[in-house]
Amino acid sequence: MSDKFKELPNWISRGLDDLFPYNVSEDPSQSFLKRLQLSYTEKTPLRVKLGIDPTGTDIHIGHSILFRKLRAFQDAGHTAVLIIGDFTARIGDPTGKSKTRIQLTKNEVESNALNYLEQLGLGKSPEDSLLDFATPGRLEIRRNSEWLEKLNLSNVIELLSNSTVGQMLAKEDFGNRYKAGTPISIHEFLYPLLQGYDSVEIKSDLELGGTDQKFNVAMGRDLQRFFGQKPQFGMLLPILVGLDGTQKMSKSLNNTVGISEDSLSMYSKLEKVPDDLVINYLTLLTDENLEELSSDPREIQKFMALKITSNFKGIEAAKKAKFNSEQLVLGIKDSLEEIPEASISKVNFPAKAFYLFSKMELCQSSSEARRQILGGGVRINGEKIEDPNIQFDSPDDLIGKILQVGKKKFLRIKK
RNA sequence: GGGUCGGUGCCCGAGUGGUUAAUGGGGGCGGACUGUAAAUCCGCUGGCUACGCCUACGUUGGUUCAAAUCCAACCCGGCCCA
Repeated sequence: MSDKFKELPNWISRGLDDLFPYNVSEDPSQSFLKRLQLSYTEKTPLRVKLGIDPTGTDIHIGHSILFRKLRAFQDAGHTAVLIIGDFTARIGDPTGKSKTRIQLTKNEVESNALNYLEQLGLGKSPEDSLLDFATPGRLEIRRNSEWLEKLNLSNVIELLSNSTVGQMLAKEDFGNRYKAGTPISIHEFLYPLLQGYDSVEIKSDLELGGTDQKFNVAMGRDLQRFFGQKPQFGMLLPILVGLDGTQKMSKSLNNTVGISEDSLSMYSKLEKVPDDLVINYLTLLTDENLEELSSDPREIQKFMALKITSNFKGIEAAKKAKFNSEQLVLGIKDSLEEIPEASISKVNFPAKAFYLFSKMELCQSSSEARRQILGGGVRINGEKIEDPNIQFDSPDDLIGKILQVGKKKFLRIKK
C-alpha cells in the first residue's frame, strides 16, 4: 500500500495490494487509469468480476473488503458481475483436506447462495447494504454452472492445454503442498482454469480478488487472450488478518467477525484486536482519514471498532454497542440496554447448574459447563457459582436473571 | 500396478498387550494481572441432568481374561520404481 498507485483516485487505491498490469502509459490495455477514462469517454461501464463460492454460509468482515471495493465500482457507475461458483462448489473445495471434502448438492448450493445474497443486501436499499442491488445496470449475478456444465471433454482439454504442471507448481499453494508432501488431486489443477474461464464467459474487464487469487486472476487473462478477448485487469486486495493478529481471518480458525453478528459482539470483538492491526482494519474496512487519529492506542481501537460496526449496523446501533461494551467491562451488567435474551423453555426442571448452562447454550456441552463452573468462570446475576450441582427447582427461580460465562458470554433468561 | 513407510483426540506428535480418556507441545477456554488485549503465572481441555454410565486411537472382522498396541482383509496417503 505504498504510493505506487497514487495516480489513481483514492476510492480505487485505498487498501490496494496490487493492480496488474500496471504501467504508467497511454495504452488502455496497460494502464488501468487510461482504461477507466476510456470507459467514461465511451460511456461503457467496466465489467468488474468477483467470484464467490457458496460453500460456507456466513460472510465475515474479511470478505467484506472485496465487496466494499466492488461497491465502490458500482457507485462509480460500473457493473459488478458477481459470479456464484455453484458448479465448482458442487465438486468440492480443493484446499480442504480430503476427509472433510463435502460434495454439496444442488439444493444446498442454492440455499447457500441465497443466504450469501441476502447478507450482501438482496432486497435492501443501497444505503443499508453492502452491494447495490437496486440501481439498474449496476449488478449482474451469474452462476458458473450456466457455462461450465456445458463444457465437454474437448473443451476441457483445450483449457488444460493452456497451462503446464510447472506453472501450477509455481503457484504458492500448490508448491507448498507439493514440497510438504501433502496430496494434490489432479482435478484441483482444473480450478484456476475454470475460474479463468469464467472471465472469458462474462467478458470481464477487471477481476477483484484476495492476494491469494493472483494466479487464478492471471489465468483469466491468459484464457481471455486465448479466446481472442482483451485480457482483464487484476486487482488484489489484502487478506484480512483475523482477531488473533497472525493468521488470516477464517471461520475455521475461529478468528472472525461475521457481518451478521449482533452489534455488541461485533463491537466488542473489534475493540480488542491487537494494536498493530488497528490501522490495517481502519484502512481496509472504513473510509476514515488516517491522518487525524488520536494518539492513545486504546482510543484508536475504540474508534475503529465504532466505525466498522456502524458501517454494518448503522451509527445508532454502533454507539449503543460501544456504551454497552463499556458497561460490561465495568461489570455493570444491570444497566445494559440490550442483553441478549434466551428462553428457558427447553430446560427441564429440576435443573442442575451445569445442565442449565449447557441447555442455554452458553457452554458447548454439559461437561464443559461443569468444567467452567469448577474453573470459576460462571456467574448468575454477577455472583460466582462454585458447585456445578446446585439445583434449581423451578423456572421462576431464574427468570429475569443473567447467566454469564467468562467475560463476554452472557444472557438474560426469559420465559 | 510393484516396493516401502505411515494413518492416534481441534492440530502436531508420544505410546507398540494390562489403572490409558490415552505423555508432551500448539491452539482454545476459564482465573489473576493490564489500557480491552498482548506478555507472564495458574487451572481446564471426549460425551451424558453424572460420585456412575457411554464412546474413542483409518475401516471391518479375529486372537486374548485384557488390545491404540498382536493377526487378517480392506480403505486412504507420502516416497521410490513403472
